[in-house]
Amino acid sequence: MKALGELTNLKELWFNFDQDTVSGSGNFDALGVCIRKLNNLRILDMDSVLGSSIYDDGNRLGSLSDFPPSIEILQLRRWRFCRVPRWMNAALRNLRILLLLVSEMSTDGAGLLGELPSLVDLDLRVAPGPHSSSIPLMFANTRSRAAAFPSLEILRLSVGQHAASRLSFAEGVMPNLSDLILSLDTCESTTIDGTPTGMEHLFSLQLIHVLNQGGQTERVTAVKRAFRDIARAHPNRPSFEFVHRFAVKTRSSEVDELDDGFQWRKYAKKTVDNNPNPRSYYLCSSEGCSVKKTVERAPDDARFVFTTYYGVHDHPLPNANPR
DNA sequence: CGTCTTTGACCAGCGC
DNA sequence: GCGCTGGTCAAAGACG
Ligand SMILES: [Zn+2]
Repeated sequence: MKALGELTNLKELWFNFDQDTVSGSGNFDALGVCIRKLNNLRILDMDSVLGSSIYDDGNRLGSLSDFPPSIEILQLRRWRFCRVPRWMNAALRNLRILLLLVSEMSTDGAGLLGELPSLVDLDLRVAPGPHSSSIPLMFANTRSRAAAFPSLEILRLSVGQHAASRLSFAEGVMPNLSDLILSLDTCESTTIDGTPTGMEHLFSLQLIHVLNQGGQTERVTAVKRAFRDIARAHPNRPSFEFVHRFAVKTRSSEVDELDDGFQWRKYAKKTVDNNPNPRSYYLCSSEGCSVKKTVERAPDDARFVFTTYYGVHDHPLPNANPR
């Protein structure tokens, strides 16, 4: 780890950490110090085989005073900051692509990211935690005359469902944004309560894509309509895509398909990457209904079954099996 | 036979 | 533009 800091000519670093890296004392503390010395670093891609993310409470990478300004692509997967680190600011004038996980996202954090002059593609994932619910997240220009996110073309924003209505875009922000890809994630006890505001200020917008995950199915059509109305009201008439998805994990020893009360027609079966077990594809048997589901056993523990539903039924639940 | 599953072909999207 | 991947189609197979 220490030697890493001496590779000052290093341009690209793919860092894949595992359980040993995590438990090795001081590894991550040293990491930040080393990375700071890599003055020619253009790409840093951190990933992990671990299921959950590392939490950076601000004392690891979060505590750096600065970062190599040569960086162009920074993708910190499975690394969750408590908030946007201070060093992610205008000094990173070459940064084009950024993937960032934070626990809390405030208007201040958005202000920092907005200063990045060359940022084209931002993938920002905010943990759907309860504390983030009350915090408004506004993308706005700071006191300076320059537009925030001047180069941004693609924004992939993942927030808890309850945060959707607290999102806003101020006038003049993201003047080049063409694709807005929103992921609204399931969060405990709350469901989606509205749509973001100010999207009409994004005057380069060409695409609005919404992925609604979980939540109350009764609300889904209303939510979809609300977003669609925003798209229609927008002067650009951006194209609009809406996907509702709902995933469940069950434990079942025998049959894969769980009895959810609906009737399904199996139409395909495939092996997919990272899972020795096949995935089965089903379509709702009700005439005209286009709800689909996929079913597969967990890659690591075949006792568990993942079922993922896509869409909302256009008909009531058929009568349950009499027994 | 009728019905449901399996399976390779096909296709579209995306990253290199 | 090419190759890989995941999703879908539809012909063929299994089962009663
Ligand atoms: Zn249905």
